Amino acid sequence: MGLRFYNTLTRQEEDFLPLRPGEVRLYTCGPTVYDYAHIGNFRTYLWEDLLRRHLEHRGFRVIQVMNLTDVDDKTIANAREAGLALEEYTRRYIDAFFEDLDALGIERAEQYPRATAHIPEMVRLVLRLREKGHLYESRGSLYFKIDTFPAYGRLAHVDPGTRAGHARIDADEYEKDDPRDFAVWKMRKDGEPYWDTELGAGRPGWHLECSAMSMKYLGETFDIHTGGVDNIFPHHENEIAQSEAATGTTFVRYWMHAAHLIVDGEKMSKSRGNVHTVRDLRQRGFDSRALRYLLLSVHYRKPLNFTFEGLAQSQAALSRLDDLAFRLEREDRPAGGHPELRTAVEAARAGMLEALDADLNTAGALGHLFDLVREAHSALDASRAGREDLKAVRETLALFEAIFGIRLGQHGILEAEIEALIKRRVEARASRDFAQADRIRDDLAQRGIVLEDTPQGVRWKRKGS
RNA sequence: GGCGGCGUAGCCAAGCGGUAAGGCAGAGGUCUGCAAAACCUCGAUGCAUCGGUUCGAUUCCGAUCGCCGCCUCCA
Repeated sequence: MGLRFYNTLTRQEEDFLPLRPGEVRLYTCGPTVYDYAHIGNFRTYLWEDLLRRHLEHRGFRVIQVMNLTDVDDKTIANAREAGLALEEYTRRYIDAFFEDLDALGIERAEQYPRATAHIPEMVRLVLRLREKGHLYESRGSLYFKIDTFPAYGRLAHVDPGTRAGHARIDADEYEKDDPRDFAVWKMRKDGEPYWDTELGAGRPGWHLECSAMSMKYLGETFDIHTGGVDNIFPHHENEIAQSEAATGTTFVRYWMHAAHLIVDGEKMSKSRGNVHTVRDLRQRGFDSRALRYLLLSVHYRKPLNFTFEGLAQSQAALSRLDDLAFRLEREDRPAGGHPELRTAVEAARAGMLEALDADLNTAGALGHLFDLVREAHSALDASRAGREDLKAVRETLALFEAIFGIRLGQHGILEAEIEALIKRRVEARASRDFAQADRIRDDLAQRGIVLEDTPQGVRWKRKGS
């Protein structure tokens, strides 16, 4: 069975078949660069990275685009408050964003278009819409008229016949014919950045950038568009309206959305003081691999409750994988293979991939992986493993590393001083001077180096946070 | 008010019609100079509650309770 994804549009899991065989065109809604992205944002980006990696592993060429929203109400307001030009201000957070992506081991997308660099494309899209009669002007701004697009509401399942709930009427909305109509072009305001265009002086509406940039890089119809659930309405609904009204064809074939992350059971918010950023957690000494593991280990469509206990549990789980990887690096066995271990490897491998094929069931995949961890240790302990088996187990761990984007095992170099201490301890043990050996072990433990004496010799690892 | 999601052992979390994966923590044991790691054994007659459908439901349907979210340019 092939890939299956849950499509928000149909509210069903569907077989995934890309438009062009062997190629997936993917648009992932990116950050608004007015502040550091928090771990909730990264839950979504990490899941998208997993999606990308799994598609790649399944042999697809992935063309991913992630936008950077560098002009909107918040970026403008914050830049002004900081006394910086918009571009100068957003540059800082764009740089920080990429640092965080690297820290979390997120693969780079093919394109990271910035909104401010695509004003002409957006203007062209607006002109098309105006030509087709989907827009009206009010006080210099241009609005999309919902009534002209009958399919409006299909994604979010809002009834086009009724008003969308009790949306509060703010000052802006007095200018609209219908409160659900949305701005595609906002007239210039004093003190705000603007562009002189055929549409007049002003700036683009938020939804516009994603339509214009996704279609520019991926075509008028592309395969997958992702984001957080909060984007379903109105952002993605409006994108569909704008794009399809302009092109007359299907905009996106599969819509996928990640559920939110909460912290200690509560919504993350500045006022609650429970907003965590990647840099904060790293500064506090947490392994970013453990964070990645935690955020990936819960199915993306389920709410994830972030706690420090959960982070510690992820760190512990990861240690277990590290330990096996470490053991496999060190051990060798006679050539050959044993059917039981080979069967376990195959079961784990197939189980992992099947789970991931089924709408990216990461928790299910991890279950299969840990089954193998136990089988592999057992086989090694009982000498029921040959060189070929070890290779097969290593390959399965490598599969995990590639798709989950987490490197396993002990990597790093010890300082000469620590290396010397380990050597002295080995000698002390050889001469049965256990008091000295324990002293050295305790000393190293203080420095975060844990020693284990194994039949294959001493092994060390850095203590996890 | 409208729309949506979630509720499985102490904690995290799969499964979603055929009799409850996996991880963490904990207990006992094997191994070890002692540890650590690893391995073995132990945990829900039970999947929020109450009804219904079914030969059979954690899985489907209905109601109720609790939590989270969107409807405000929040991933």
